[in-house]
Amino acid sequence: MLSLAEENYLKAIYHLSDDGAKDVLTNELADSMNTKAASVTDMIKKLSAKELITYKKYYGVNVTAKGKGRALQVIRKHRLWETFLVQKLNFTWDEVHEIAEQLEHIRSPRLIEKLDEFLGFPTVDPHGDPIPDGKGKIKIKPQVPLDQVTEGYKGTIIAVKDSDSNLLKYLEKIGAMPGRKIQVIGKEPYDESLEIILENQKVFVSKDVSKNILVTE
Amino acid sequence: MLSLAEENYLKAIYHLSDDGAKDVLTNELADSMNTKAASVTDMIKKLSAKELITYKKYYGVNVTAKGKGRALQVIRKHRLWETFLVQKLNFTWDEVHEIAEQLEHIRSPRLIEKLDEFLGFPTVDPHGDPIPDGKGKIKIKPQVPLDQVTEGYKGTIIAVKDSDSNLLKYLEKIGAMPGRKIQVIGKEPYDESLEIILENQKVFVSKDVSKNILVTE
DNA sequence: ATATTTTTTTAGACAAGCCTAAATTTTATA
DNA sequence: TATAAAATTTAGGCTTGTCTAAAAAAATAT
Repeated sequence: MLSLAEENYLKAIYHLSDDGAKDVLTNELADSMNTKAASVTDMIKKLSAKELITYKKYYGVNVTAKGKGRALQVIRKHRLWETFLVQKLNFTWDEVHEIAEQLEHIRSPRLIEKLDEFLGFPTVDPHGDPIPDGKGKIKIKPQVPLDQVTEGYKGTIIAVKDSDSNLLKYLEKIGAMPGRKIQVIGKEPYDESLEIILENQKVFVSKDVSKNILVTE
Repeated sequence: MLSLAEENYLKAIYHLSDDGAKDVLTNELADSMNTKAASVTDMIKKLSAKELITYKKYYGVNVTAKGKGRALQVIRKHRLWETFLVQKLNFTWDEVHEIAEQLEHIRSPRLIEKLDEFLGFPTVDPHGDPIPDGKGKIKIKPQVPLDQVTEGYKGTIIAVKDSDSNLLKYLEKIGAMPGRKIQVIGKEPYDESLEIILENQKVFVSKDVSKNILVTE
């Protein structure tokens, strides 16, 4: 059984590694966990001893198959709770992340099964992120960050990367939510800001924003 | 802000003291927390320093007004979550206690307000226990344990004291749930077992059971 | 009233998870 | 390639919450 801290580290490693695609450095992890590098090294050793991550001194860590499975279970719980908070308790999508960070650690397989059923087996959370199934399987749609598309692009918003409350409030204001149609009219070479159409309205968004919007390919 | 352990101790002290009516001894608390007396003494000192409990060495502890308020907030959360689990997720009343023990520590005042609203502002939980309001106020109905009533008693079940899963399953089987009408036909002098009528059915219950059933006066 | 038993407290230790400061290894630069 | 800078690890320490063993206080029995 994993402690709360262990679950949080594992989840962070999973996310930072892009589903295991690249190794995660100690300082990266320290930043993302709001802790110090020395503390990270301590925890890394514990997770490594439990064979949840691979660890090569000075060269970073990554999740093992076992570790990835555990991380996905936590992510599943997080996303189901976020869905519950928005769909059933009428929270807005910018309010739910912090609460779900707590709820994701509740231990009860039956609870998650029942919650999943209560919500009608949702496949994505309020931010458009896919919800892993009970076995940790995720269905990922082909997607690309909005800052990578070319002028003239037409597609649909799939998800939003960052869960920062201010970003989400802003995106809601301009209508940039998962499921919405989106077009790119122009791209400013100087700062890579985009002129886009959302809900028949022209809007300008900076690169800082556009890189957090994931759209269909 | 209180730690998880502190909240649990405070809640235990509140319950064992009967809402502050009597002092709680170190060993009592150790038993109820499944821990050792020495550990209890340590924690008692911390809670006492925070003025959440009064502590007289060797003579036990009790909640202060501040401590009682905190305990009631935790109890409010516990009972709201139990209600959610039974009413919305279709858990049976014998399954919810353990899960609510975890959920009661989630920190988010907004979450509890919204949950309360979602549930339609319930006043009692699935075991018949009253749910404190946002300010910690409880409405307690006059009640008495079933083992204290005399032959011929007629009334209604208000609540069940123990949350032991086996007891609850048994009570459900014989129809002894909050809200049900109940009559006492006879009391056996030797072991104080009772012959009762529930749902037009005669049943015998031992004193161990009857003392856990709270009925109208 | 004194001795024995029970209860409670104190003393000292340990694991988890964090920290700072120092040492080490890797990377970047001259 | 030698050296400086940056990243990482190690060493040692702190807090929380737990434990065991010993000491002290209270309750009980003789």
